[in-house]
Amino acid sequence: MNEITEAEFLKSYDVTKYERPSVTCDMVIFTVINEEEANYRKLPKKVLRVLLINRKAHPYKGKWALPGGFVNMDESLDEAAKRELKEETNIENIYMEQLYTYGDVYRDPRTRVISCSYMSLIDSTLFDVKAGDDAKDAQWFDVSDKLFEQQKSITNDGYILTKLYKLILKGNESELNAVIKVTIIAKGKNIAINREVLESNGIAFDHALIIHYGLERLRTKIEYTDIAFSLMPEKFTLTEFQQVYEVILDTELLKANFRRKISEMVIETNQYKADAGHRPSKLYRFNPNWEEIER
Amino acid sequence: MNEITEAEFLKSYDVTKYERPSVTCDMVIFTVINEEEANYRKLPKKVLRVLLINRKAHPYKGKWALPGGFVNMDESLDEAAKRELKEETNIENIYMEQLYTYGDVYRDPRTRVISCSYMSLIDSTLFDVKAGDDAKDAQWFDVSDKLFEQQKSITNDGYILTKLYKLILKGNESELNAVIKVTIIAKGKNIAINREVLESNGIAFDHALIIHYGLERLRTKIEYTDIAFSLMPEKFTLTEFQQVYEVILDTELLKANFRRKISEMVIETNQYKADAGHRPSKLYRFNPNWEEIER
DNA sequence: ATAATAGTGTCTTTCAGACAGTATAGT
DNA sequence: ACTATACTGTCTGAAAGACACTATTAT
Repeated sequence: MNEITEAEFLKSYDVTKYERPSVTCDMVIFTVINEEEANYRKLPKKVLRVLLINRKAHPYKGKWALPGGFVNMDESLDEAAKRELKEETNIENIYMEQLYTYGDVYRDPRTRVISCSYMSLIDSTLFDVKAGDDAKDAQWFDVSDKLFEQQKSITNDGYILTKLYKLILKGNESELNAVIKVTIIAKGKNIAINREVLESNGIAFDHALIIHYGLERLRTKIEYTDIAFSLMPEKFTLTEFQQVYEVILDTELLKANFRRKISEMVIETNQYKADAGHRPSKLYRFNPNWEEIER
Repeated sequence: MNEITEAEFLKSYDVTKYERPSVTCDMVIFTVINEEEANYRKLPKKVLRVLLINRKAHPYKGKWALPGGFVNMDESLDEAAKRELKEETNIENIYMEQLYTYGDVYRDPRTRVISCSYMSLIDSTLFDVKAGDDAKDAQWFDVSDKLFEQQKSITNDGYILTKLYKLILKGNESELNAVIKVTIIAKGKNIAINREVLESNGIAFDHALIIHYGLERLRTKIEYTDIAFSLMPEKFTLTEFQQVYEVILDTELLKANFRRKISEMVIETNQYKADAGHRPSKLYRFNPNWEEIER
């Protein structure tokens, strides 16, 4: 047998032999921002927002999509995600993590497109969130995503659990929404999760699914990691920090318990936030010495 | 915020203009199997195994790689993963989940290859695990992956946490190993995780990294989900079930506490496992009515 | 004074960890 | 009788949840 060396093999390798899909990176960029508050004494409420781009061309012309684009041949997936983030927000060196890769055959009507999604968290004070507000193609949308129906049926060899979520995205002039169905099918040994968009109003592609998944990831990770700091400015009050948790988890937390839980993650400064019409609160900063639990 | 011009948009929509990467699916297939035990009275020990394929062609000829292959244009990523699993093990309808997508530019010497990895769990009694044992190209390897060095240094605006893991894969005649470096860099607001293979003996591509990540995912998910059942036969004793947890988590668990923890997940049968040289133990089966915690 | 938030103390409940004890087959 | 595993009861301490209480500013 005439063996060839690895070097020879690589030299003769024909890359054009197989048809290949396109690969894109889509970014779920979250921020938390203060809402306007009329009463000078009351603290402003916080809202979770996601950045969307209005599509200027077909397909889904006029619909809103996640920022993203094709992965170049000379950049890694992470680099492509970083580049997209920089292009859309002009921000670098920010928290970013890969979420999930979407690979359904017909998820893009143009051609076969596989999309690797990333989540990014940014502190809204870092740049003017209102910049892309009107008549522009980039806009921040208030995010709310709620479970509104849940059903579990026991089959003879397992169960079927169905969850319906309503995703609502509120922009300046438009309100987008989608219904997402999550099905968990346990059949004998086979446990499978399926996520699909049942209804999508104003949201391009399967991006409602990606936003939903990003929020799910954010909600679970905020409980046991320090990623929430990526949404905070350098110095912040503990109430502000708690509000960020509350808006993401969509619950009210008890102050004393919250403070006990995150006490090791923060360091007290000697500065205060005053002029608020009530007792000033101490400013804190991130404690880099905080130990994550070995998992 | 930097706006994207319409020209840029249109440019990116012309997909045929761009060179495209290849996309593969790589499967981390785990099983747990009994080791031989000489003493008729003692229970056999359990070991965690992963399926690897000996490469018959360049690149990495003769090295061991995860089963996998190119994604066809007419199949989704999930379908490709299912097909690969069926081709390698002849098993269908088994637990499978997407892990992570690897997209470094030079991770494959042939051409640009982006790999979407999946983890699959199978019950070893479902088929003859020893089938691919010798002189064949598919083989099961005992898995062990241990943290052997950990270092945390505080910088002026964050910290750097370095963890070194040793992955050891024991096959019939060969022992493969790799050193994996996980670096967590917190710099101001930017928290980034980097995983890289420092050393790889006998393992092709970056597959040591994928196995390591799969094991990490398995370890965290076994704690709060019911995926462990995918590794069990229809009926099993609670000690067998505990052994599966112990071999995956690489710790010893206290019997009374383990039973308390998983008590709601199982249903007692009226059968016993006897002839073991000691008191027979009751057989249990999976409780499909077990509620996962809403997260 | 009042409205509104800042911040602390402590009781209770829940859950994980540790350990001791009893039970029962097979040779 | 002995070995090895099967199975249960309960003490302890840590963490999560609930709630009451005091403190302090701007108007």
